[in-house]
Amino acid sequence: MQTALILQNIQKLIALTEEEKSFFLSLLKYKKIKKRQYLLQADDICRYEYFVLSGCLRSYYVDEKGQEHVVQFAVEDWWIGDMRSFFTQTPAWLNIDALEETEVLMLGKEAINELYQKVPAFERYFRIRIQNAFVAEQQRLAQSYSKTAEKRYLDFRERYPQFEQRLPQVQIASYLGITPEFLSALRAKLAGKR
Amino acid sequence: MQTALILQNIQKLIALTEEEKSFFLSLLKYKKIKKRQYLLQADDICRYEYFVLSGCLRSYYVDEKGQEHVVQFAVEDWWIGDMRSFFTQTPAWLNIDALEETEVLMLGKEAINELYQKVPAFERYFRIRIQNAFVAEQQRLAQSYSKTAEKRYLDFRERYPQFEQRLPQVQIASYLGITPEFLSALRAKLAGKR
DNA sequence: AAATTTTCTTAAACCAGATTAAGAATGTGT
DNA sequence: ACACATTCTTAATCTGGTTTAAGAAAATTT
Repeated sequence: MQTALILQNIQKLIALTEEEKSFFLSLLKYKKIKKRQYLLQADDICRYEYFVLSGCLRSYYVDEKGQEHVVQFAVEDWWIGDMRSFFTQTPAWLNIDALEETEVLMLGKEAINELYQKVPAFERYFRIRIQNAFVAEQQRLAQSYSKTAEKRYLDFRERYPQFEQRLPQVQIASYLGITPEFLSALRAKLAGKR
Repeated sequence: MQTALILQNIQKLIALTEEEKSFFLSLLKYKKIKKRQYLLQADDICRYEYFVLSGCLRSYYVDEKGQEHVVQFAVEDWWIGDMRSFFTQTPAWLNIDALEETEVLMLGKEAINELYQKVPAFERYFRIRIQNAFVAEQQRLAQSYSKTAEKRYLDFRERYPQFEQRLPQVQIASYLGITPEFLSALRAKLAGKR
């Protein structure tokens, strides 16, 4: 199990002793899944938060008309999960599946509670992490209200240049809240301009 | 200074001793502002998180075209602020002003750090609070992508029945991401239906 | 390398919601 | 009670993005 990545991620926000590190690592489980396999399906209970070691996951929900909407992508060094389901142990509204073969580390609900108790600094780590996620989400909502799809796509490309190549356009379109047809038309227009 | 409300709010999530309570209260400042006065203006640094004792605040940002977009309303028993600006002490993107005469309790950045140090349970309180805010924001974004304005308005009315009466329609429209004209038309249509 | 599935493109018809503009109703200060 | 600002309504026109449909290109499977 490769642990350097996750420890490094955590130590950007809090300091850990060797003991604390190995205690934390002892709480994690490892899993490898293939493309198109699921880590979570809607209406199940989300039992883990997932940290991606390699590969790429997405979370999405299905609306009343049966349409899929991508909520988040997670590549190496990112966490993903259904936070509400995980913390309240209620049925998930999100699905999480793999867009590539993916390796994850899993942190369960009891594990995280033990962690908070034995190493309170983790309370801080997760607070800061969620704080950042909240701010990002708030700004994404703001952009969806005040910017056109074209501007949002350009912003997306600038912010996540890796994703542009790595992800199918259908997924990007869904994340941006537009149809793949319209994204395709946008790309044609932008390519023509240059 | 009325303190029952905020203590009650906190004690729903964490337990406090009498000592901890009075230490916490000693960190707070009180302020009363009139309708249309500002607690924060964009590009200033957000120095406090605000807890509303009475009245009503809103946070909003101004987009490139000069249009205002309401991000949040805060009535009694709610917190409001510009989280990114507050935690990183960088210029705010939000404005916060009063829609009614409003009383707030203010918690500053140094105060909160002292609090985390002396009463670590507050780390937990704010983690849970932000966690809930994040989940709510995620779902608001999802709704903005998958539901029509009509559905969002109906959901809003159901979720915050108090707000319907209390807030001007322009503000509600802005919060929902639509124009006041369109909201007015929606209301006419819905009233006709019944 | 052929067959099948998945992904991407193009274009026409359509629609939810914006914009513009004008007037009506309500509130507020003097 | 009056004037003035703010809030709300109605209706015509316009637009960013959806829907539908069909085909082309690329990736996977056999």
